[in-house]
This record gives sequence, structure tokens and C-alpha cells, in this order.
Amino acid sequence: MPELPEVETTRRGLSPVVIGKVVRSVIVRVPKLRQTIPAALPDVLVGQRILDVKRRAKYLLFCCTDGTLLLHLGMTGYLWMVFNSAPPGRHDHIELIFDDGSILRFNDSRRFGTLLWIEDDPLEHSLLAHLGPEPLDGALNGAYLARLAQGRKLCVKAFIMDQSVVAGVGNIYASEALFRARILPQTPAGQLHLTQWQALRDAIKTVLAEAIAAGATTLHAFRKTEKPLGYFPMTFKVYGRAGEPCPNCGRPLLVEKIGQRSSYYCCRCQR
DNA sequence: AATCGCGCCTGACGGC
DNA sequence: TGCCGTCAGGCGCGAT
Repeated sequence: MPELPEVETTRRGLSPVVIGKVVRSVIVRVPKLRQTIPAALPDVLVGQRILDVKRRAKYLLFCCTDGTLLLHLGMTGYLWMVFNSAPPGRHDHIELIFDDGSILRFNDSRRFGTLLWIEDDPLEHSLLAHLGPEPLDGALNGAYLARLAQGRKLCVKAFIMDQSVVAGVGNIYASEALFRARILPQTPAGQLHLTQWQALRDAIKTVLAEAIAAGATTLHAFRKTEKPLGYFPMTFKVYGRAGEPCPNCGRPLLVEKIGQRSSYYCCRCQR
């Protein structure tokens, strides 16, 4: 599920229900995620108070008393809060039980997720240190993208999905942003002009911000409800719409694999 | 140095 | 009904 907007929506939904709580116990049912969860993790977590929940790219950072619990939702991961002792479901691999009895559960059917404890500055950790600028922070601009893309032959779509270039853009929002910026996803990154990079930067910001806004409107519904966090209804202009008419010109939208990922676009509106 | 393709997993879906 | 192939919103790794 998660690209930046879904992770951010999860963070916003989670913050009011976990900040300030102390971990009373931890259950690890299935330790074998992308990296196997160390057997010592529960002991490390018990007694930790959650001071804040932050996000970097698609990672969630639970800032605790003595360190940071880093979580990546992978492809299918989600979190949900349990307030009444609802039984765990299939693929509820890990849970944190808090001092007030509430439970945070991590469900991940494909187990591409990552969960690890970091004692030092998490931003210096190898998983986070290489990440590019946050697209909504203002650090991202057209000149930066143009400079990084210089001489690169990689398709622009794969380029903006590179987390060391921009943090948080995944397969859906890459297609959506390129459509909005009217750029063909197959274009080698090094061939784009500065004005196109500026348009693409604007488009990335717009599609992500709109998705976060859509997520925010559903957030009140998550409070005190036992549902997966971070899911919200979202309609896309091109993603998943091969064969349907382009919302601009009416031509059938196309789909093509670029770097092993399905990419949706309009061959008339995007150049 | 940059790029490609694979593997990690399970589940849903369509064709036969 | 079952079996099989394909596809799925991610990412790091090794080979080229």
C-alpha cells in the first residue's frame, strides 16, 4: 500500500493514539520479515515511552526514550490499533501492547516490511542516510533535479522513484506526477529541460499534497476505530486506467513496463 | 559509475 | 473445481 501519502496518513492517525504511551509487552509471531527481527527486540522495547512519531521518506520512526523504532511497511504492510482485545488476524505479525491496554498491530501479508531498533541518530543509519530531500519540505527544486539528472540515461520515471533522488515517490504517484507535468515516463532523465524539471517538481508536490489531503479527510474516522491506518479512497487520473480515456484529450491511456513497473500515460498529452 | 534484473513473500484474478 | 501464470502501491543486492 504505502507511498509517502499513505505513510504520512498513518503517522497522523497514529500520533494521537500512541504518543506518551509506554510499551508494556511485545509479541513477535512471525519474525521473518525483509530482515529477520532480532530475538532481543521485545526486551529492548519493553519500558520504552513513545515520545513522537516521525516520517522520513516511506519510513515511520517511533522516537522512544532510549532509541528509535524504525518501520517500513513494504508493499502490503499496515498498522492498526486495537482498543478492545480483538483477536489477531492473519498476518498480524507483531504487536506492541501499551500500558493502557491498547495494542498496536503490524500486519504484512507479503512480509516485505522492515522493523528495527536504532540506538544512535536514525538519520545516520544506512537505510536513511542516502535518502533524497523530502518533496514537501521545500528542499526539492527543479535545479536540484536537473543537476542530478545530468548525463543520466535512466528513464525519468525510474529516476524520480529512486529514493536517493526524491524521498517517497512510488509507482502510483510517479505516473500521476508525470502525467500532470506532461512528460513521457520513458524520457531519459538527462534529456529533460530545466522548465520540465520545475514542472515535474511542482507536479510531485501537488499529487502528494492532494493525496495527503484526501487521507486527512478520513482521519477522524480512524480515531478510536480498529481499522488499518493509512488507507483512504483515492482516485487517480492515469494509474490503473489503461484503455480508459485520457482525462485531458480522451485518447485511450497506455500502460507499459518501465524498469519492471507498470507505467500509465497518455502518448498525446505527455511529451 | 550507472543500470538492469532478480528475489524476497502472499494473495487476487483470469484463462483453460 | 483446480491448476497455472501473471500481477501487485518496495527495496537492496549482485552481475554487467
